[in-house]
Amino acid sequence: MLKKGDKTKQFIISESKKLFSRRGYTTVTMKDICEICDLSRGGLYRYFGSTKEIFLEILNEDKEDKGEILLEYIGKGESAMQILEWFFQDRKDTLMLGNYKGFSFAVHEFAKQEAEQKEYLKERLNQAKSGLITLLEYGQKKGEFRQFDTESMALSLLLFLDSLETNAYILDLTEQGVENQLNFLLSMVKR
Amino acid sequence: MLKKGDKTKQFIISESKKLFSRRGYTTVTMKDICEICDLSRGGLYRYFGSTKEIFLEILNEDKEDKGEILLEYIGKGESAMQILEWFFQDRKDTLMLGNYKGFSFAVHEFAKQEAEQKEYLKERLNQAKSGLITLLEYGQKKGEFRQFDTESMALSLLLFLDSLETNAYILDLTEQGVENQLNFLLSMVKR
Amino acid sequence: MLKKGDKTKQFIISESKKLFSRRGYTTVTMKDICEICDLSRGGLYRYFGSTKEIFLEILNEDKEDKGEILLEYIGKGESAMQILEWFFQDRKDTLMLGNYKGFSFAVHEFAKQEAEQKEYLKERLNQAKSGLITLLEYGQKKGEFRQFDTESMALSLLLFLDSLETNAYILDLTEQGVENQLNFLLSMVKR
Amino acid sequence: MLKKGDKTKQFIISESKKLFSRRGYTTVTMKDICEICDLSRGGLYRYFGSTKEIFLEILNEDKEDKGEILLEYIGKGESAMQILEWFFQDRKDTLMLGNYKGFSFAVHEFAKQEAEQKEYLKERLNQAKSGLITLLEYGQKKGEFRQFDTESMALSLLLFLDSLETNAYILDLTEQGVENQLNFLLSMVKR
DNA sequence: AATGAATGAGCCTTCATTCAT
DNA sequence: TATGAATGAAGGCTCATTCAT
Repeated sequence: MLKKGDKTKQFIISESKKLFSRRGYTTVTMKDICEICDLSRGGLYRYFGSTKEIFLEILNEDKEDKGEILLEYIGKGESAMQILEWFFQDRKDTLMLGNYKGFSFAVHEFAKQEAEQKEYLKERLNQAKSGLITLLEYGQKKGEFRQFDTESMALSLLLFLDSLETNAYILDLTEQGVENQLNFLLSMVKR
Repeated sequence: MLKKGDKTKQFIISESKKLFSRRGYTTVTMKDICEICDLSRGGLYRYFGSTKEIFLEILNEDKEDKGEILLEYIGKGESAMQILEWFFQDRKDTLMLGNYKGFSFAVHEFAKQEAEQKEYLKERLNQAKSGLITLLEYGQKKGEFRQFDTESMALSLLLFLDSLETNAYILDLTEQGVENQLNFLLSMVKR
Repeated sequence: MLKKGDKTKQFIISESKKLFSRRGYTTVTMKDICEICDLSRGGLYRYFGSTKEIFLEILNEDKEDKGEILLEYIGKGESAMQILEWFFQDRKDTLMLGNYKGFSFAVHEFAKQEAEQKEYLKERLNQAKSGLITLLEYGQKKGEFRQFDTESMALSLLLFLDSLETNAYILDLTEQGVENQLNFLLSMVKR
Repeated sequence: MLKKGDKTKQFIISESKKLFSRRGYTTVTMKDICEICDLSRGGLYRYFGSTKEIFLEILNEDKEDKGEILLEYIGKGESAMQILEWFFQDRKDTLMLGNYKGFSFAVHEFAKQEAEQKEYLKERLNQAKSGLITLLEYGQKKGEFRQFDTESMALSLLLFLDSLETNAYILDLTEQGVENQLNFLLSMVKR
């Protein structure tokens, strides 16, 4: 069972994530977080000493590996196209809709401010990349995907998804607009 | 001839652009700009009242239309592939190398903070998109490019380029790495 | 019981009122108030965001209606002359002596700077005027006062008192000097 | 003939007086004066080193003795009532109407800030007072005025006039309203 | 005479952070 | 655990003032 303190901590984390998503990393202050959590200064500082600490905690909780699920699907011999679609859909759902839309952008800001964290983020991206490469190779072997350099394609797709998340804000992309772009990407991959 | 004041103003603009490129938009303060320009508070405020004002001025000076040059090349009947390569190269040179590497990211931050500026940036992106569409159609007509939906491809390419700029920081992309990605993209387009 | 914070707030108000009385409204800075209250910047700003806010608070606390007391005395059938003397004495005591001497002048400065507050001050003066008119009519009915236009006389008396407060500073009026002037005024009213 | 410089100086003085009248003494800055005079910083500083200097200059030019004119009228044996009316009228015209309405208030502010100037202003008031006393005695001797203590009455009248000037702002006094008050005062004096 | 560029002092304001309760 | 009072550092902004031209 969660103790009182743990519950408060979880609450801080989830409210903060929403706020970072809405406002980005750099402009959020401890005071802002006090306010959205309806906590006093001292109350918040009992749990976290800075926005950076909170942000790191959010990243940590976020780590759960999408890669493994990919492998699982592949193991089951499912259609590569199906899996890729699912992969896209998942990112779309998690990051472009609802409360956490924009969080990905906050991560970029964070990486820019906190040089020490770059490696960590690079690692995350590399994990995503190798998962995706595995999938692309699988698709090529099954004859579902065209022939292309899987490493380059994997990076391209990831960068593109990232950009979509970042630019969704500026472009006022509708869900349909996003869908169109994703389908276009799929068509690039499909044989 | 530029008067003394105009020279100072230009100097502020160019130094600030470097700083924004290095640090992003939100964390740069007027004090920072005073320091890199070696100007007193009052000296700086004589020209600009806020970092926002400076940033807007930078965006303004940046407006020169790459689109027109594209059209010019097309008019001359040059190879579509050549032009596309030039277009990529140009963005790479301007934004990923040297002092202004990272400026594109600052623009995203800016757009997030200043809702009123979103439209302006959207417009910029749309201009770039329509230029690119023209080029892609031209290439398809000449048989140099594969058949694809030009609008989707144009947006994809732009988003991808944008992401490359943004992520170059995290990925420690070498010039070679960037080159590879660009070539991969070209290969997607080329028949 | 007053909480800690409330006590501080009251302290700020009373120290500020003294300062405004001594220095006028416009030249007092938040920094000055920090100093006389022996508070840090942040400590002061916790309670008030500007000298204007503090001044308004002072005016608010000041509102207590002298008019009602006047009516009460009249109800008791006391001598009109006595009441008028008391009225004069009270203004003299409150505003010309001690720590708050000069506050009335600050109020004029305030009204000049803050156009929106003019109505409020006008209202205050009008309340004082109607109270005084009631008293003057009462005195005339009782045959204690000479016949004159009560409205004009009321305004004249108030303006005169106001001026006394304002000019006390320049004139170095002694208490005796003030007394003389007040007695002279009373003699204008008395039959 | 006025030289160029003298003309500029006169211009600064008259524009500043208008500004002080509108805004009071303390909040007017050298910058404000530059602006209304359409002069550069250096241009203004050639003539005056501070707002205080300018204000003093204005007071100096203002000194011309109304007292002497009073005596002159008395010498001619004119009606005391007539002269008193003229005296009131003159103050009303100079100070309550047009561009210099409010200047009297600025003088009070000035006196409060600049302790050394208090004596000067006291002297001015005393001059006005003794002129008025002479007039009141003259009126009493001629049987036009009632018997009262001339010194007290003189001070009362001056304070009252002063207050009228200061409060005109708050009270939104119409010219008619002012007239009424002045007539009331005259009725206090007249036999 | 006059301009306007530049400096630096001084006040404003907001937070991160601490701490007694 | 949590509150909220208080501090002080940091950055914003405005002017008085100087000075080369």
